[in-house]
Order: sequence, then C-alpha cells, then structure tokens
Amino acid sequence: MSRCENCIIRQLNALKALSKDELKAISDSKTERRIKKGEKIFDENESLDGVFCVRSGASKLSKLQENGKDQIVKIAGSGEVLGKRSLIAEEKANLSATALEDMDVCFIPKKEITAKIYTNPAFTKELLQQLAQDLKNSENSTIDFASKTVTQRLAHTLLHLKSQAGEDRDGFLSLSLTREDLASVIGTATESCIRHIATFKKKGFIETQAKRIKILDLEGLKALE
Amino acid sequence: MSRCENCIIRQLNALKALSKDELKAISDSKTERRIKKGEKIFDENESLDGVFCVRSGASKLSKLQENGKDQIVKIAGSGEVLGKRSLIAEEKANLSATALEDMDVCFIPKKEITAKIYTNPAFTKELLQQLAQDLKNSENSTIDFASKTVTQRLAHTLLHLKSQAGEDRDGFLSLSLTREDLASVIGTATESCIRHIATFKKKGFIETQAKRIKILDLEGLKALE
DNA sequence: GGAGAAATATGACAATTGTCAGGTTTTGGG
DNA sequence: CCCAAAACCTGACAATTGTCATATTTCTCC
Repeated sequence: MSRCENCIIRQLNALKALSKDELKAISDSKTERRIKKGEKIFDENESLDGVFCVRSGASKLSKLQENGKDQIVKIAGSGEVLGKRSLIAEEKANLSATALEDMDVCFIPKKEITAKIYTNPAFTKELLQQLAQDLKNSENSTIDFASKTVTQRLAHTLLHLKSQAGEDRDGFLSLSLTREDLASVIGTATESCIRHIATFKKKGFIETQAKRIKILDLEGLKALE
Repeated sequence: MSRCENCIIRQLNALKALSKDELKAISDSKTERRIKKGEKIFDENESLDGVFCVRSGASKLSKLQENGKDQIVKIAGSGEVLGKRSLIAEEKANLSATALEDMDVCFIPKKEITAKIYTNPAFTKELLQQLAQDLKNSENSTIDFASKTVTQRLAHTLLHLKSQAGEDRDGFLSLSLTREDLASVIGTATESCIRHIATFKKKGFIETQAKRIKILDLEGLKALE
C-alpha cells in the first residue's frame, strides 16, 4: 500500500501544499482503487463523498446529451483530482468520469479535504488557484468551440494530446482515443472527425496505424489551429 | 458616496461573507466609477490590481479572435465581481470587459481582497463556491457549443437573458444586445443569427421592435433548447 | 427634424458539417 | 488462432452555417 507522503503525484495538484502530518492522516483514510479501461469512476448526478486522485491512466469527463451521445469536456490524467469541483460546490457531480485506460486512483474522503480548507491557508490558496486555472481553461475551450472550425479544433486537440500525454517510443501519441471519443472531444460527428484525419494524413501532417496517431509535422498543425 | 456596508449588491456575491468592519475597510479604499456604454472596463492581458463590483448595468466578457471578431464568453450584470479570476490566479486578465449599458461599478484594490482570503474562512468558502459555480457554468456552456445547434443556442440564450436581466414593462427583454453581440454570445455569424430570429418571429415565439426582443411563447422556446 | 452612420434584414451561393448506408479493418476473448 | 463485435473508413447526399452583396430600417447627434 502506497503512502501519500511518498507519492510524487501530489506535486501536480493542490495536495502538495499539505504538511507531512496532514498527508499521513490522508494516507490513513484513503483507499486505493484500480479501475479497468471503460469503467466509470463516478456518474453525473452522483453524490460524491470524496475526491479521486489519479495516480496513473487517463480518464474522460463527459456529460450525456439528450440525443444519447456523450459530450466529452476534458481528458484528465495523472495528478488530476477528480470530483474537486463537486466537493467544493457541495453539489452532485456535473460530469461523469470514465477510464480511457486502466487506472490507479486514490479515493480521499471528503472530511479529510474540507477540514484542511479552513485550517491550511497554503492549501486553500492552491485550491483557489487550481479552480481559477480550470476556469480559464474552460472559458478558452468555450471560445474555441464558439469560433473555430473542426479542422482547427482537431489540430489543436492533437497538439494538446501530445503535450498532455506525450508520445511512445515510436512517436505515436501515448493516449489513443477512439475516433468516436476524439470526435466528442472536438465536438463533431465521428465521420467528420475521421474525414479530417484522412485529410491531415494526405497533407503529411500525421500518420496513423489503426487507431494510433503519430504527429509528423508539428509546425504544420500549429499553423492550422 | 455609497458605502459597502449599506450596499445591497454585495448580497449577490462573496462579499456578503464579510463583517461590518471588513466592509468598512473596503468601503474606505474603494473607488466608484461610472462607465459609459461601449467603454472598456479592462482589457485582456491587462494587469488588474483589484476587482470591479458591478452595481448596475450589464457588461460583456469577451476575447478578441485572430479573425478580428470578438468572442463573447459571458454577460455579467449587477452583483458580479469582474476580475476575480485574474486576482486569484495572479495572472493578467484572460478576457476583456466592455459595458453594454451605462454602468456603475466599484473598484476594490487587490490587497483588500487578498488579505481576507486567509483570515476570513467564510469569505474563502464563498469565493471557492463562486469559482466552482463559474466553472460548472463554463463547462456546461462548452457542452452547449460542442453539441447544440444554433437554433437551440439562440432559444437558450433568449431564455437566459430573460431570467438574467428580466423584461421591461412592455415585456421586452431589458437587456437588448445588438444582433452582432447576440450572434457572438451564440457563437455564429451575425446573418445567421438574424435569420434564426426571423424564423422564431414567423413561428410566433418572439416579436421584435427594432433591436428589442419580446418573448411570446416561453414554452415554445423551452421545447427548442 | 434631417443627414449620415450604424444596425438590421434578405437574397444568392459556397463551404462546412451531419446523416445514413455500406463496406473494411482491427480488436479482444475463448 | 479464430471469430464475432467493435471500430474504422468511404461515398452520397441533406442540412446547416458562413460569406458577400445589397437593401432597408433605426439610431445618433448636430
């Protein structure tokens, strides 16, 4: 069983502001969970009594639409704390979280977090700043959807996936989404997404091998977004 | 000169968590500003050393796009605290704020706010919850742009304007945006927006008088969104 | 109140995106 | 390794949205 005090992942989120003793308390009350690809971590409208700290693996945060399609809002990988917003707002989850790969997450009960918000100013500051960043990212994402074309959003998303999840030793994006999920991230129909990918291939910007994508011309993609 | 202690507007935002003494301190250091329709309150990339509490009048928060168009992210009216996100993130403004009507705002210097974040837990909690709400709204807005049609977004925006700003005695929306601004809120071309408005008129959902819009069939619009 | 500017409106057409239908390839479990 | 299911891909066409050109109406301010 791993200990929060020794976990490097916490450097990536607000938990880094906690003292060794505080981390020990969290460590004692947390539970580790292994989540298989495709499993849900939590569902929209679910009451969460804690947060999930992602140790490894990527997840998607999405919301089911009336037409039955799942609209992805964000891809969240290691270091992210899922359920943070719901915990702070004291509301049910607005989005559901689903594993895109096998994941290791730690569940930290609500009381461990809320207690510290009012007693550890450094932690509070981190939380506020994290929310402020999330808000900026979300606003910028809204702007992209409102004013950019599918081509631009695809280029942007591929570049984002490269910097967020990285590449494997063959140069392919480490996180390969299905075309359906990629289309949802971009906010378009699966077929439309596939066609734009085909265009990018023809233009030499990318190369694919089954669902995997390799970026060949970074500058070319940057010029598009 | 009005005093924060007596200002009812603060009930609408995180400032409501402050004590009378804290409000007095803020009141002494704040400056009131009257902003004319069309004027900018602050610009994107500007360093803000405080926040603007809106007493009256509506504003738009927007970001200039490469194509020269302004993408509106949000309409902010009385009670809203503009610049909050930048102050917390300790960053330059991500969006610019422009008056849509004549406005009265109070400028509150940064230090008045930051000091209280770590000393008044109730205020901190309000701030966190406000950011969490903003984040949820922004995420839901992203979802709408990513998955809804222009018709749906227009219907939704009209209903939102009605509940946010209300109607005048003739039943017209109190806040009348130009078609260009309305199009930007919706994320479409001005002409497209105008055409959808014409369609709504033909169907009896709304009525217009110059730029002003009156909602005739609330249920009809709700069914569309 | 009138002139000029700005905003609103409409037509015609192009470009983009969505949908449906059908194929092919890939994947994962036994 | 094989087979069924899932994912991927393509074509054909429809629907939506964007663009440009040009009226018409409304607003502004002198």
